[in-house]
Amino acid sequence: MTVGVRHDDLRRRNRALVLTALRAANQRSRTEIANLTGLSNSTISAITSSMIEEGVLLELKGNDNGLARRGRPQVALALNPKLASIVAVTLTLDHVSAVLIDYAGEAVDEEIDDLVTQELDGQAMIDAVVGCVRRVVSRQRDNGYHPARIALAVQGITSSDSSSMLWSPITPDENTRFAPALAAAFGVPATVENDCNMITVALKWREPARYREDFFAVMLSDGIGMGLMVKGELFSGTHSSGGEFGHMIHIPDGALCRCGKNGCIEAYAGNYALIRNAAGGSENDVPGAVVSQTEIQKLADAARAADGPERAAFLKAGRAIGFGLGSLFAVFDPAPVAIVGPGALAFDILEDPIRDAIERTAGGKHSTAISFETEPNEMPLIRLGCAMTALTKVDAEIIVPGPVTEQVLRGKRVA
Amino acid sequence: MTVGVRHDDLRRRNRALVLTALRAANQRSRTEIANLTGLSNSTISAITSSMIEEGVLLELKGNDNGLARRGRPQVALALNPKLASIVAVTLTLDHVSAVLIDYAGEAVDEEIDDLVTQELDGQAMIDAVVGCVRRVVSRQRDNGYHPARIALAVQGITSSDSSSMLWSPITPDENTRFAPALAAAFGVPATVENDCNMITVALKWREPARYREDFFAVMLSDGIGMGLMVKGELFSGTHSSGGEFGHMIHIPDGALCRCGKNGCIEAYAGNYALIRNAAGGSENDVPGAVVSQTEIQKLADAARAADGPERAAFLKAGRAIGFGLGSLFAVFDPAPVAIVGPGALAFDILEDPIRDAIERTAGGKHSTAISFETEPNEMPLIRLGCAMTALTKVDAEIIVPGPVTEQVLRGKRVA
DNA sequence: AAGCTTTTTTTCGAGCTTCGAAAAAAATAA
DNA sequence: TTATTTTTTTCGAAGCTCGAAAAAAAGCTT
Repeated sequence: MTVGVRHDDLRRRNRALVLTALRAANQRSRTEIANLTGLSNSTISAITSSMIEEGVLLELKGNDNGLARRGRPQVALALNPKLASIVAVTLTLDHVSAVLIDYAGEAVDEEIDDLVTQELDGQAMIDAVVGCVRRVVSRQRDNGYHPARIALAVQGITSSDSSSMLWSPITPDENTRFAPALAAAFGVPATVENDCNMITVALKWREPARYREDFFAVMLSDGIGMGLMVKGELFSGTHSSGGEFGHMIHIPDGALCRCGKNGCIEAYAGNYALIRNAAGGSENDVPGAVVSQTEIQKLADAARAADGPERAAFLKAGRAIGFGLGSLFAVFDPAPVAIVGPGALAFDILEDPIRDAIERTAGGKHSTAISFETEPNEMPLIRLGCAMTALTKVDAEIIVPGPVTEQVLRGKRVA
Repeated sequence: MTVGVRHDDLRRRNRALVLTALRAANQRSRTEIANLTGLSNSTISAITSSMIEEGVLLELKGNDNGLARRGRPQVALALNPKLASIVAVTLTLDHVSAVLIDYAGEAVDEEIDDLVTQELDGQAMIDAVVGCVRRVVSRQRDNGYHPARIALAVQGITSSDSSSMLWSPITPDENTRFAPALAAAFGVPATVENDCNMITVALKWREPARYREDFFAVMLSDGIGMGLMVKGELFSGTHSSGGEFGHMIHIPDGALCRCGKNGCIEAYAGNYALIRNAAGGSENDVPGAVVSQTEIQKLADAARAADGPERAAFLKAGRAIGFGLGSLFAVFDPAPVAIVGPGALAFDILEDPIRDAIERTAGGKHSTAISFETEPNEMPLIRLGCAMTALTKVDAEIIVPGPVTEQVLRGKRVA
């Protein structure tokens, strides 16, 4: 049963509101915050003054925003970038990158390493990630940055406790427990997140007008991923990262999928499926290795140029995605869809078959109203999502009233 | 942005906790409530004494529970059944029933009417429902019951604002706006709810141990319905009642469905599909009228007796349901499933093909751990769900501190 | 340049709420 | 009848938000 609301919870919640208001736009006056939160000016004054004293917020004085109005000018408040920092790590095929980000959300420094993910076992992969993080952290230690958290985004299925990468197409190893390793190496909490989920979180921060309460992000790449925002919250599975759209069944007992089952959407729309179908292979050919994006671009160009096997492959892919979305819409109701990742570059060939398929499903009522927006470059979104996920977790510790302890800022010591 | 927490919200929330604790089990002492909610004894004492004064709660004195223990005996508190009442209405094929239920959740009186739903237009159906409610309400008026709310459960798709039945298999009419009509006739708020959603709500109240945070209820009847409980909350669509599991696509461009599209799960597993397949008809034969349950029982008996077209029809149905659940599990992660409705009587024939199909999907990992429980009689569940939905809405108005007004008890006057 | 106007921010007292400790109440056990 | 045990109420302390009033900090006016 939900626990009772005590008296200090009240202050904590209202502190959280103030922080959220400033996360969404880092410069706001007390009056703006009062209007946004619905709290009184006196309350905001009390909360912000203690947060300034704690070093969480800064007053940005002499910040003439050009508009010279009558009356006492508003003083902009901002998150204190020096309060804390986090590291957002992204592990993709053959690359790992670690970005050090300050409390205000600005990137401070970045380290990018190359590696051959397909050939590394779990421990080697962990070592590579830890090394990458260590380099950027060491470089900035003398500048006063001591990360309070680490968030790692990976392509693949992650555990619901955010500790482990259960499976990923970029490596043969399974159940790689990145989070405990990172936590041990740096003495701060670490989480492993699914890349599509991070993209979904990022879209809401970046375009709150378009991506608000309910929307889906479909990632078209080697595999087909998805992130779902439902009623303003990231929808994640109860055991795993969930949202395995690519493994909904398109054709029962159909084409062989990378996951070992048959007929998954991915087995028609993933990169390997496009290659397989364009080459005229059997649907049961074992999926090939991860292919380069240029190869897919060549395929798309061929599909655009003439009505050959390449175009047929893209039609099959669009059809699989469309029927999948139609099924999804039956359960969730239609919502805006963001098409993210390299596959978005071929969306011109995919859109018609997708819309045609959706229209053949009951979930596709008002299908013309369903909007698609494409965003080929997924990396900045993954990073933003990772950063905001980690920063809001730092926020959650900071809203507890009282002086901000070293424990919070450098993360609770983790065994 | 979420609005700030004010001071009186605090009391309201804690009053809500007390009410919820009593709804789950109608007799609890102050000490039990304090332990359950995590609030202090003094707070519970303050809250309950004002609620007793307002007439919301009753002290059940002289309630020796047999156990004679040392110390001051606990005094059981209970919801005051006379405080308010609601009407739970259920509209199904050829029947409408209205149950008057007191504030403690006990049924007081019931009215059941026969009608021929297939031949009635929207207005006639509204009249029949209003008439049924009017009879039970009139009968109990002199006993002091003045319902504060009406909740109507219907088979079919309802609007997300709970005002209208958008589509139902029991009548050709569309978009029947029951809620405004009931509200106008009785001067109290009324809602229209989807039957599967009510079953899902009911399961959580009736078996909280088994059906807690995440589970699905699949209703096997003329059509295939579903209710989803996700993270402890009823999952409903953003536009409609959502959860249209029966209209997820099983076979793209496959068998003709009642909804006019092709290949829906329902077009293989609904009663009409069983009849169509057992009779050896074409998959594109126009779905027949709603069939009686005895006819389906005959089909099931034939399927059990010999390996003929009847058994093949059930295999196809199970296969469709299984692949559908597998797709659902890919997105939501596996969860317990309750099989509700008359189709549960044939679950012995369905279970094997369902499990076989799930195992062929990526969503079916750990498929042996997925539990199915059957419950052929859906009516009591629909009613319980309806009653609890309406009563918790009454609760929501009662938790506002202050004297309980006539407005709340007899419902806010609705235009 | 001094006073006036306008707008933002802080201060202050009132009114709630929850909590812990102590007291009161209501039973059984000795 | 008295002691013990358990539940419930009472009471004072502390914390929070709010509205009103005061203070602060600018531009506008004469």
